[in-house]
Amino acid sequence: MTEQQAHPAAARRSPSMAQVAERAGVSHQTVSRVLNDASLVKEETRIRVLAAIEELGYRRNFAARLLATNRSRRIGMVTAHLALHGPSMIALAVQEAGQAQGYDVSLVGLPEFSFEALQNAVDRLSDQAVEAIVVAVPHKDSVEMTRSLQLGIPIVMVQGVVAGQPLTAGIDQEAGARRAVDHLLDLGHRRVAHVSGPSEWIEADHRAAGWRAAHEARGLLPGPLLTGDWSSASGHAAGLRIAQDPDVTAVFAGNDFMALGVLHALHQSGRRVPEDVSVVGFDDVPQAEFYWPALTTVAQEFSELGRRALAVALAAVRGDAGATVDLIEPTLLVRGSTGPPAH
Amino acid sequence: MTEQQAHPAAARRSPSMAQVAERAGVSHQTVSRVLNDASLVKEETRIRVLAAIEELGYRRNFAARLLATNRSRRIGMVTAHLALHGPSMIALAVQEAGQAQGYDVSLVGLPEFSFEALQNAVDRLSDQAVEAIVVAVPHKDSVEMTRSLQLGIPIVMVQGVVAGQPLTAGIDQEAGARRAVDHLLDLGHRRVAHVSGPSEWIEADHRAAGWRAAHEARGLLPGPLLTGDWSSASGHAAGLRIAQDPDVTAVFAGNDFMALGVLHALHQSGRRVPEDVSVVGFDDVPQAEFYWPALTTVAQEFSELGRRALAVALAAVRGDAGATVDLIEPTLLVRGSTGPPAH
DNA sequence: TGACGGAATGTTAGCGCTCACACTCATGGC
DNA sequence: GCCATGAGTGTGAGCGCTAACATTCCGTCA
Repeated sequence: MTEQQAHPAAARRSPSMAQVAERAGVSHQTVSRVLNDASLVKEETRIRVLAAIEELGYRRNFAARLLATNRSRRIGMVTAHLALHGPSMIALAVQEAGQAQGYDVSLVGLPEFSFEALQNAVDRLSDQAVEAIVVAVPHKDSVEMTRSLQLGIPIVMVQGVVAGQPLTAGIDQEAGARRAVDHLLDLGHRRVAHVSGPSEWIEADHRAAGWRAAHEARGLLPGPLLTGDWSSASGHAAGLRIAQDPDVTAVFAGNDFMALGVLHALHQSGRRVPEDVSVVGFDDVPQAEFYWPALTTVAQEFSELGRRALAVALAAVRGDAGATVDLIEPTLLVRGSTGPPAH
Repeated sequence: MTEQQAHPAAARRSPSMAQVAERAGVSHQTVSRVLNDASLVKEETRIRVLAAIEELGYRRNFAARLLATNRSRRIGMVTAHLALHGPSMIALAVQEAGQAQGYDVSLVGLPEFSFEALQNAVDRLSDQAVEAIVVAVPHKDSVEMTRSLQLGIPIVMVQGVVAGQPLTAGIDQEAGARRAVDHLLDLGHRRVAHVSGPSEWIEADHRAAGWRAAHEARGLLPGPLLTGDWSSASGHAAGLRIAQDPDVTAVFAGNDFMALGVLHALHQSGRRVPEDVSVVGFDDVPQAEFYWPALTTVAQEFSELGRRALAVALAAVRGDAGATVDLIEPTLLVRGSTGPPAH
């Protein structure tokens, strides 16, 4: 009674397997069999049991099942920066891939990046008896940090990874960046500025590496490197500086949001895009096509990434921890924000 | 099949309360007391138990606890359209609010809108023994549909709600729209076009109602009404039509993404913003300030909404199902995309 | 000294399910 | 007629925890 008052939630228990069994005139085990492996039950009994289930509105109790089997059909996902395009798309993709495989996905966000926070997030997921964890934390130390956690279940990394590692899935950031910068150099630009993401992000590093490599492959010197924080505001600040340098005819921004800021700054400064300056972004957010001018950018297949990450995770759950998948190749989308240099 | 063999995940069970008890030389119940209500245990024993917990790396088994108590400290959330700004912000906000209160939040997305899909989503959450469900599904019928579900736990609606209803939390969409349109009329515009969201969305209706009411309050006739689907592409299509109508000097778009499309179309058509046409959006996405020109828009406090929704849900769990909260008032942010009409 | 009472701890019985095994019948081969 | 066979079903234990009640301990007071 006292408990009832404090927590009405605990009051009403839904019908149990035993009640279904009684109603159908069978044992609870037969009900269980109907639910798990119907082939062992006579058709006639099966129908009777299903009818009883229907009438009672019975649903199998997840907690009891989990307690008995120790298998949750749930996988965990640790993520940070859900406000950014990439991370949120990845979270969504893993969730969907899980759904397709009959797995629930528990998402836990990292309020800030630290070993304690990561530990904490992973602990919370362990409490939910997840069978594997997908970590999408793009910070420099996260890979090493995650490896050092040493818990009993597989952990799959999906950001800041390199090809061929086990228990990872990823997109080839460097290749994407190269593609973007090559496009600009192909157009005739000799020097491409780069507005990079913050230095703690591996992704930012990889994209900058691609930018540098594209120049070096042609014996060119990369243009000025400015560092932003993925926000349009930081892109805007960088853009104002770039606008003052008449030598810069092309900019590769680390993501579309920063590219938008760059575009804004160039307009403000009276520089035309793409006549005076070409701009390329990264991510292909759904709005990029409607920036002014439409933004040339690099598209990543996040849902494919989600599927691969989940496949690797489930393979590891099944004991095949060595499975590796290739990095996914991004695609360049050429739109109105890029063109040949003026003279 | 022989499912057990295929899943080593079930093999390793982590240490149990009984093992901790043995190591500490107490009964399992004492361990339980240390974990739940430490005040009943002698300090000395408590320390011994905590040491044993630490040494064994013990973590309380969630399933067993849930099975015994029937209280999950988890609330569910049903959402659709995670790719849109509003819905995803709300999901994030509820998650954060839950975290702050020691509740986990399970998110399940609606692949499409139908009674079955809603039923299904709610069922999946019920399976997880959630104590309450927050539904953020903005479709016209969702309120009524949700009410008709009749399951044993509280359901809180957060979209498409009106003031004063129990078990709801919301933002005053109509007031926000009025504020936006009043701003344009105050500037001297006589007729404001509206690019609305799709007609199945209550939000779209409410915003259109505000747009209409603002005109009527001044005895003006509302400008043309165009219907989009929240995407920039639909805004772009609407914008192209608007651009051809020289009478239209101001546009109120149902969200920022569509506003971006409108801006793009106006630029393409050679119409200047705000000199020829003023544009207002809705949402204040983080990039709105860097659209060209910076977008005047209406900001909604999603995290406040998340907090209120959770507060209502938890109140209902405690038995106080009648608690109501006010609608949240949005704020108008005036930026460069609006100005007085040309002549 | 012994009965008393509150603090500290132990014991037992579930929660609802699965698993391993036991059991009951028909059926069929010898 | 007997036992092996296997399909179909039932029984009991146990997963790890909490809740209710039972018990022990020990200082206190008449």
